[in-house]
Amino acid sequence: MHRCLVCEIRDQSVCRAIDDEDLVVLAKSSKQLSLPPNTTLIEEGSAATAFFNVTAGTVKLFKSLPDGRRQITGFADVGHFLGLTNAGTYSFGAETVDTVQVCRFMRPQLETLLADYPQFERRLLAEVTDELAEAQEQMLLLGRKTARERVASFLLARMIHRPCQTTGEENRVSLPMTRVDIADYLGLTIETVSRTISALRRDHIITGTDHHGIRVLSPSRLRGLASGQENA
Amino acid sequence: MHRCLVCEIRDQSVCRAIDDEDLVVLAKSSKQLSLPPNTTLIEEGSAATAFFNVTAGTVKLFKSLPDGRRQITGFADVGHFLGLTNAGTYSFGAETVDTVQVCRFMRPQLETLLADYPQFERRLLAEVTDELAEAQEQMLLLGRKTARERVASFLLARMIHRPCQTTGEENRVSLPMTRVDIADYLGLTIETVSRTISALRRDHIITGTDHHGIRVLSPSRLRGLASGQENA
DNA sequence: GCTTGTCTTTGATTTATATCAAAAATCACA
DNA sequence: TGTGATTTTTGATATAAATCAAAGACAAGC
Repeated sequence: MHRCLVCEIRDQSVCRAIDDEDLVVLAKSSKQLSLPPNTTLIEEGSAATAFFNVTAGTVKLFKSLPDGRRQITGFADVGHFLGLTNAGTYSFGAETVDTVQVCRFMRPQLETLLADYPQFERRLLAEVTDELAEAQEQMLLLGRKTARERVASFLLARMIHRPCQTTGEENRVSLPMTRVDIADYLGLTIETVSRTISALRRDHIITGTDHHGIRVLSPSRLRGLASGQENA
Repeated sequence: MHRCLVCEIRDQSVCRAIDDEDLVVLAKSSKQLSLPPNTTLIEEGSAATAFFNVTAGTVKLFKSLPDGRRQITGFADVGHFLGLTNAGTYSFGAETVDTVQVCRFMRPQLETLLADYPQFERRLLAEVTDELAEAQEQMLLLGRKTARERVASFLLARMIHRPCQTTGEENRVSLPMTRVDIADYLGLTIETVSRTISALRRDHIITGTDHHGIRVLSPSRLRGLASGQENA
């Protein structure tokens, strides 16, 4: 009995491309790791030797400038595959946000899998295509949206992508990352993020005082804001 | 004698995945089109039925907000493949910048090609991976760079990617797009782009008065600026 | 070769967000 | 449970880039 066979998130990841009878190959190709918060998974510019499949928690992906300015390009959560690159080195860094579980594939094993299972490659293409569409959406946000629109877009995206109904509360949005991370993701400063969240609370669009979670009171107004419709 | 066999840019595009003897299949799967400047290739949100391979000229890809704000997410030139999406509709628009030649694939033909030629899919994965890396670099630009750094990055990227040494002039950069397009690509206004280019000229980092081309005098200073090293 | 419209540049002013500063809340750990 | 460190919030001020405005340069068509 190997772990891929009992993996609960298999159908949320590229691993669903592999049939049950071949799962043992997958299990042997990868190694499961559990990582504490703020662990470096990928060092920007280092040799691209490993690939990761996130099975629990959230990973932040980012690029930096020499003087320390940083742009988080995405948050990778359950099911996300990380590390693909055409160059021999990673063009981005990756760090855990909270406690994270990943399956790590080393390059030779991954290449064997890709060669042996065309459906695996097909799934990877679909995943990268999806990530590209998300990146384009984020470019629109970074280049053309106001601070209020950016924060609204962020909260909305998390509400839609991450239905954390486990608490029973309706429209609850969990924010495991710090304000610094949110600011670096939205191209703002922490002060602006904080002020904007406070303003949305004041306007009764969201509620909740917990720093790492809010509740959306008016999804429709949030949606309006996120798409730049108004200032309401 | 079909056109793919004599195609001069085949090895710059995904088509290099297809062997010479199978090229006739490729030629039959696609249709060559010649398009004047400012032609809409892809309407944002329309059904994704066609895919394009650019064989000459430059295409701009963009996303818009309801009130008309626009973000150009990339310029696709020779060899670029356009139109992939997981949803049934395009999440972005595409318009020609100058006179453009494309080979158009309709969805069923493309799917047949993908199924029959795994190397074709492999090439596509590499191309999308590359585009994602570029998108991440652009997110860093949009979220964290100053106007001066953005313009420097843009000019530098075009100098490196598009060596237009045909004119004989060293380090010549061609800018077929308008200031509006450059501004919408860099997340700035046309006035800021214009002022910044003038400032770089004043600082003897670039030269040339032609609106659609400049010459880089100091690639090293431009590189420094683009990576945020200084203000020189 | 002139005229008309478009694109680009330059200038003056405004503004959204950054920066600087400090208080309040939360967290970690003894 | 208390204490110091960290994170978040709020406030005052500064600033880079946007906006508003107009002049110059260029391109296309007659």
